[in-house]
Amino acid sequence: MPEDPGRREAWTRAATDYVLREGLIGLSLRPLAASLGTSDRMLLYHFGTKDDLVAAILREANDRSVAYVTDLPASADLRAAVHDLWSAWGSPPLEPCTRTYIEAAALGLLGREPYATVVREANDRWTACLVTHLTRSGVDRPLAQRAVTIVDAAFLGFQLDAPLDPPALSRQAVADLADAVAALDGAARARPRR
Amino acid sequence: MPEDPGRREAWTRAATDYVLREGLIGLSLRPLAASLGTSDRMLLYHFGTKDDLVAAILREANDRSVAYVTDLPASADLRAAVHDLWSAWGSPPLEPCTRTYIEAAALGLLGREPYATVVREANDRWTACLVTHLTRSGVDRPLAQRAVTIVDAAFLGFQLDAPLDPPALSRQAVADLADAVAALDGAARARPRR
DNA sequence: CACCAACTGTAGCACTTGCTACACTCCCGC
DNA sequence: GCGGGAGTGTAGCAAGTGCTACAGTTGGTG
Repeated sequence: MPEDPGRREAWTRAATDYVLREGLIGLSLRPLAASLGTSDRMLLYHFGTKDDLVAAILREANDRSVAYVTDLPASADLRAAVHDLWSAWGSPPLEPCTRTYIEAAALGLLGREPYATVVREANDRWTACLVTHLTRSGVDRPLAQRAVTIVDAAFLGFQLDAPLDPPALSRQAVADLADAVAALDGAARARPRR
Repeated sequence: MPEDPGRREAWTRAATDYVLREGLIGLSLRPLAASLGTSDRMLLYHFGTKDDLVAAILREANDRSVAYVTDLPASADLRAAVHDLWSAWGSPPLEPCTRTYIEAAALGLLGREPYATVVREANDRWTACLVTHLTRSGVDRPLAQRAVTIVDAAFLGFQLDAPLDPPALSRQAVADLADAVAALDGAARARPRR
């Protein structure tokens, strides 16, 4: 077992880049190792197992997503936040991360490990950070939580079908989603206990 | 090449059952063939290629989903339709189909064939059939199309995170989604050209 | 009967997978 | 110098992948 974690961390970052580029689902050790300038033998020596490597990669991708959204400037209000979050979602630093999250979640759909566990952790941190963005944008916390549940799900669905659709369609869809979620605010005020 | 399409169709149905049960992502010919009482040799003889088999399976799953929703009784209104569609979505006949759709879409995210193409076709038929359900429920067509874009995406997202969350959370989320989408109606009336 | 095409079982190919046994080099403490 | 553990290259294993070559075995047609 290795002593120095430096190499391991550097490889984790590089391996994450590779997965964000090439996809998670067909991932295999030898091509990944080649792109890092090493051998599968080395990866297994330093990470122990392919599953451990994958878990590290997914955590790294999750870290990057969370860091990116955390550094986002606050939006004007809930409606604007939906638009801002969507344009962040499709931006080059974030899009591969969410795509990889989808791949991991799909792999974990039937309970396969390590995907199911890591995806659960990632999702918790991710939604918490989206909620924080909404509260920073002036949305009060209970509404923010409910809005994030819907917006996050809808964005994942948009992305799943995004390769299929013209961008105009998703632009309209995001506008509708922003309107719809903003309406939750009024509804909450009108009948606070539902 | 085969002559009698009967065996092929029967195998397509049985193979679809297998994939709905075992998942699409790790699918391999030998275990599938064994569960059908044949050999990989036979599957390849009758389907030509694994990709062709997969395409047939995905079309069959899509057919089943569409048939199920088509046979659904009309809902009272848009809000009720969201609830009805969600309980259909989670029902035993439909849930494995949508799960498999997610797996196929994840596999197609990077443009891999045959997934990307088949998923596109499936998605077109699927959304069309959801729109039809909404119009049968008294929603006028333009609104129905926009609502389906959001509801379908959100449901996919809910399902991706469903293994992680307590059911109470998604129940609240679906109620919110129904409210939010129903609000689109009022917004559309208030300012018809957006 | 012979013939031909559809069909199927056996065996195997070439390749990839995660992982490991073994030998070797290095560097640090004695 | 020397022992020992961390680290690394080479080679390989057992299993599994999609797919195929080959040798049949049917069943219907001339």
